[in-house]
Amino acid sequence: MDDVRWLTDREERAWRSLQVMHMRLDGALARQLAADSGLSYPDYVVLVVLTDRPDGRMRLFELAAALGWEKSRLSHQVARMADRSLVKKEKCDSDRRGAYVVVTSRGRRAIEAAAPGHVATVRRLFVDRLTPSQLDAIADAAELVLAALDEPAPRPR
Amino acid sequence: MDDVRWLTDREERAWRSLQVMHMRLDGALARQLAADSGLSYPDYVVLVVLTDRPDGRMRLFELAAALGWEKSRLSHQVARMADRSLVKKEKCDSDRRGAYVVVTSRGRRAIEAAAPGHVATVRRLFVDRLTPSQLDAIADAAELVLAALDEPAPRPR
DNA sequence: CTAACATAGTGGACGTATCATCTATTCCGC
DNA sequence: GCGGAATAGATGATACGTCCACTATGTTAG
Repeated sequence: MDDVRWLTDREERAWRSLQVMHMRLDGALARQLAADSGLSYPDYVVLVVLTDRPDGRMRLFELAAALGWEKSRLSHQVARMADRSLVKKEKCDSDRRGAYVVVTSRGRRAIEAAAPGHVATVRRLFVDRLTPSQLDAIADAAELVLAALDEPAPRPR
Repeated sequence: MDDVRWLTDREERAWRSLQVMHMRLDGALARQLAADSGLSYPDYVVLVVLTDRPDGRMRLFELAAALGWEKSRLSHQVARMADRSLVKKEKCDSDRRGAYVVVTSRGRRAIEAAAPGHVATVRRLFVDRLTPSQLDAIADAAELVLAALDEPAPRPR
């Protein structure tokens, strides 16, 4: 097959620069979080979603859906976080297969300590570097790509 | 500290959508690669850079720089790839600390088999969903953020 | 009612990323 | 040259993600 449509320079530039940006940005954010608060990025996002609830409690499958994670990934992550007492698990009475994840006070303190520095870093490295219309352009583009991802994959070849 | 400048809705939308897009896009690309060719994404990028050289051979530190990876990461990755005979390592005569990574014919076959499908997927999910000016806008924004990442970090608080 | 199926969650295996540490070599200032 | 600093790379520990197989419970069609 030599009828491959390789990327043009313009396409290549967009694709590469986005990938490099993400690699470096994720790394910087993870390092800042770890240094300032001892949380990993996965810890952080789990705690963000959980502490958004008034009771700091969610079913695992609910949390997985909110994060867009697979259930196994969340199960492992919650197990690790429970080991460090950032969350705890509780049985569910109404559905005996189920379990709740609940933020502990230690988890709450950790996220409250971590959030300001994290947001400041997101601003310093990303948000504050871009104009409002650049931010909108990015969001629009990302949503188009997400729509593509929701289409069923084409029959292979 | 309650003088934190949290993200506005517009900022939040851009930041979130970009993150979600990346999570899902990376996953889709990794799954496509693995299914079609048995290569992981790290395997793929290593082979891309390596096969760009006429002799398919690079020093480890050179390859690490080209990829923007840390040396340790590359060392582990190359070791795994060597186990599967995608590359091999060779001693370096001119600098006896050093080593070359060399693509094997198996590695070459793997990347040649994988590339068309990978590029097609990048097109289907990303490049072909966006207009040229959207692609430029993304590249411009990414380069601004990369510039921010190259600035020295501010003194912590 | 019950058999088939779907859903909630767990757990192991494996590959991957980071960090810190270690060895061997080369470079460079004096 | 020589001794300290920098560089190339390997390695072990730990955390993270995915895949797959598995248990247990709930749901539904006939």
